[in-house]
Amino acid sequence: MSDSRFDARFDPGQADGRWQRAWDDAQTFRADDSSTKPRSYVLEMFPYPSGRIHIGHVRNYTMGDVLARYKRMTGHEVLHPMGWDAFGMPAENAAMEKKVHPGAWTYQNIANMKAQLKRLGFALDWSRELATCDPDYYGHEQALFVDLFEAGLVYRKESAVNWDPVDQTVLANEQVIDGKGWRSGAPVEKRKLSQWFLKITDFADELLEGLGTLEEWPDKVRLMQENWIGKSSGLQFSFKLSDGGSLEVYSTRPDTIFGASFVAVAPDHPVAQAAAANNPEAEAFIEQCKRGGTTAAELETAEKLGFDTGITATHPFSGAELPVYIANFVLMEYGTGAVMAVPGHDQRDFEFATKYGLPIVRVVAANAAEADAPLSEAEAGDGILVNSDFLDGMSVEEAKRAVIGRAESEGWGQGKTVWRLRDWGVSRQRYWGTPIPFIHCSACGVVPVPKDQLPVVLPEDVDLSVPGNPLVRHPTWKHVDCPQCGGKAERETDTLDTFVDSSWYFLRFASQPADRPFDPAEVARWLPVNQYIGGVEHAILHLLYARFWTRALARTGKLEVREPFASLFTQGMVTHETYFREIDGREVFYSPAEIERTSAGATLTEDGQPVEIGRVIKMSKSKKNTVDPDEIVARYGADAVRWFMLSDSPPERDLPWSEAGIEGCWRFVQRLWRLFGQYDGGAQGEDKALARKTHQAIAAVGEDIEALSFNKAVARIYELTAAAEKAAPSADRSAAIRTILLLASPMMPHLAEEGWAAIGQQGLVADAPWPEADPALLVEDEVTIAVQHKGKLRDTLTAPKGASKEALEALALASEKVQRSLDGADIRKVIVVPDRLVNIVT
RNA sequence: GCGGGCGUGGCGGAAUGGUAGACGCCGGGGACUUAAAAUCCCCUGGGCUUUGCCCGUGUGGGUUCGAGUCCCACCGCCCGCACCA
Repeated sequence: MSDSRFDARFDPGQADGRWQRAWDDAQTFRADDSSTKPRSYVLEMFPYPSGRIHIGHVRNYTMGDVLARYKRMTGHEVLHPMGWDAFGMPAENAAMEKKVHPGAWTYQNIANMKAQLKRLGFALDWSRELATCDPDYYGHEQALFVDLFEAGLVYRKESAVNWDPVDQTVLANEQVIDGKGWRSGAPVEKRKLSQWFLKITDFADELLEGLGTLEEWPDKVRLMQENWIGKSSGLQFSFKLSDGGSLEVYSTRPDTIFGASFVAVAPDHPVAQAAAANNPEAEAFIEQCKRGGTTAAELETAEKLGFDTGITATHPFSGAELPVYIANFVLMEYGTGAVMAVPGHDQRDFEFATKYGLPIVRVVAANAAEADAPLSEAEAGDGILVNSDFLDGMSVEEAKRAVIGRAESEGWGQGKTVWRLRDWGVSRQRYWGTPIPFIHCSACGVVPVPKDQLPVVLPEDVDLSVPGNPLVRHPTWKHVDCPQCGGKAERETDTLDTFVDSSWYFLRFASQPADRPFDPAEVARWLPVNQYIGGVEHAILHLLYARFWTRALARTGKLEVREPFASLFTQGMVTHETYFREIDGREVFYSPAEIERTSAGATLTEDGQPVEIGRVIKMSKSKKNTVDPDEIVARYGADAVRWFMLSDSPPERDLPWSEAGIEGCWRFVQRLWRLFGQYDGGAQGEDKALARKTHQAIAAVGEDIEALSFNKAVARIYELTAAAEKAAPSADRSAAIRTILLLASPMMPHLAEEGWAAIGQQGLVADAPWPEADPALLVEDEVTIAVQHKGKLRDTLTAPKGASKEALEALALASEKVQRSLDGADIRKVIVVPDRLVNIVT
């Protein structure tokens, strides 16, 4: 049966745009706040408007889109919004390089990227679009920040920044390369500035406890957050110093106290500062530490260095005098900024002790006989205490309790819980961010901008060709009258970390009143987000800050929701082969567009000569292994690209882009189109086997989409397609074809709409209900049983489903192949797993 | 360095502790065609003495009737480390 409408190939060039307009015109994907249907909030992490969407965005948004469309088809009112994380450094860099205003650059990028997203046919509610750089958005953020200030969750303190002494500007960590400023090349210094902080540590316990309720988050992300929050219990105690002072240290291993051979303090610890005051060498050492990197990774990979202050600390039990060192690996931010160092059982201390010839004593061993076994590295494991006076023979846990008990009863220390989590520094000395809505008055101090004077809008007339924050240099902007006393005062010129912007955008999507950040009742109807999707790189910071911000608002009574994201999914990256040649000892990379790729190798189109095929890595501009979503959509249509994003690789893993892969997807689009052409609404007759496969596919694809296992759903659709193609015409075959169209529609919506209309169905397939699986057709009546002997497969048998163990055993023993394998051996045992296998043990 | 993850054919991957390699890509063979494209059919982990047998899920051990799956150790790669977003 052929149909003239299907004579031509499916042409995405004209079909894609037509259906995108049809959805727009019908407002198909607009979320109805007053709907009585069950709600589903599907959200992907919003993009930074860099100018072009990246293939990684396409993957991320395709996953969310399939889920959103599926949820609509299964009867949900779906909120699936999109917006722009629009503040940040790239806009300032562009302003410097291209002499464009950050705002103009950003809005142009948004326009470009929005058009790109539209061409992919995403089922988004664009009526809720927002950009964080819009005063309409950041003005509300300023109000929330003032609320948190009034709730006592905002404060100011001194904190170090990377200072470029040549450009006279603060640098982000990524702008510091090998300890030097990226533009000036000057050695970066640490400089202390008074900055704004949010009290995330007030919520450490809550954020940790809350992880337990996030059952639909990946375990790995929960574990990473747990480790980041880093709750530890230990002993804080005081050493008496030889100079008459005392020194508070914190240790999570008080059981190892008899193994302490020195004490180490951070370079910015008061004891170190005091040593520097009367010792030029100590001062020089501290200066050297300041020149090192600021990041934890740099500090911990750097060679362990120390400076002996000459001061000693008295061991609380043995009375031994331990040298006090200034050490570059001790962090002022954690605990008390000073540690008792136990080289035998801490690797950093071990390296340090080895370098400076300090004693390394074993105080934990597997058993008493091992007490004096030499240590070639620190042993952090469990065991019993040795060489430890009254602790000898105790377990690590018993010893911890014993030491804390003695310290508390003798009054020189106490058990203490310490968190690794530090308060969130939100000050940025930059222009393109949310102005912190405060005013500095010499009479009244730091005063919030009154709510009726918000938003504090960024000035437009700024000069970004000079390094440094233009808000500081601006002739008029910062000069204001104090809202309290009316006297002359100055605006705060720091702007907020962009992580603040992304800590509540999901609330604003759910509710957008003009006069307030959101309406709590409306938010409560949509939140928590049912499915949040984004990259693992956000596993800690963004997700923890968003959880904190939500809880902080809840504490101030602004919100009922405590955990914003009920279910989280972290998708993998899109990768691609790299192509390069070594020229003068340097690797020169070529983009895929410049390459002819065959199964044998790759050549450069320009000169026909071979190039080397490098590793498959994350797409990046510097390696030129990117592909442009627009180009591939223009070549293959949105549906083939979407299908490729979902096929093959499981969504949490990396997806290698390949030309052959997208070609295969294109062919499948056309194959489905031909199959739709075989649809005959009037076909008669049964095909029980195909009907069974159809209903099994309905059940499986639904489950796979719910589990976000798109690659498996895709495989199921391939299977059913192959079965339907082979089947003879029948009513069941037509039902199978119609079902395939529906099952594929969230993934290939344009093809599905075109096919839906062509087979004479009413309305949009986007509005059609998801097919229901008939439970009676899901079960097979025959199963294949594997028969093993000596742990190896010997035969497979067909048996009725639910056959008894005895029947299966008899069937297995009757097999000729099995008898040959047994070769008359005595049967010791037969294991039968019903409907699965028989294992004969001889 | 610390924390987290991943590792299965030529490639992407599938597999409630129970038939390893579903499904797709690449490749090979064939059909159709004047020819090509498109399409369709068959084959496709390795080896061997090929009615069948042996090997095989990063490496080395272990638990089990049975391990890709669980445990221990190691190797490699990837992500995060608080001012990139």
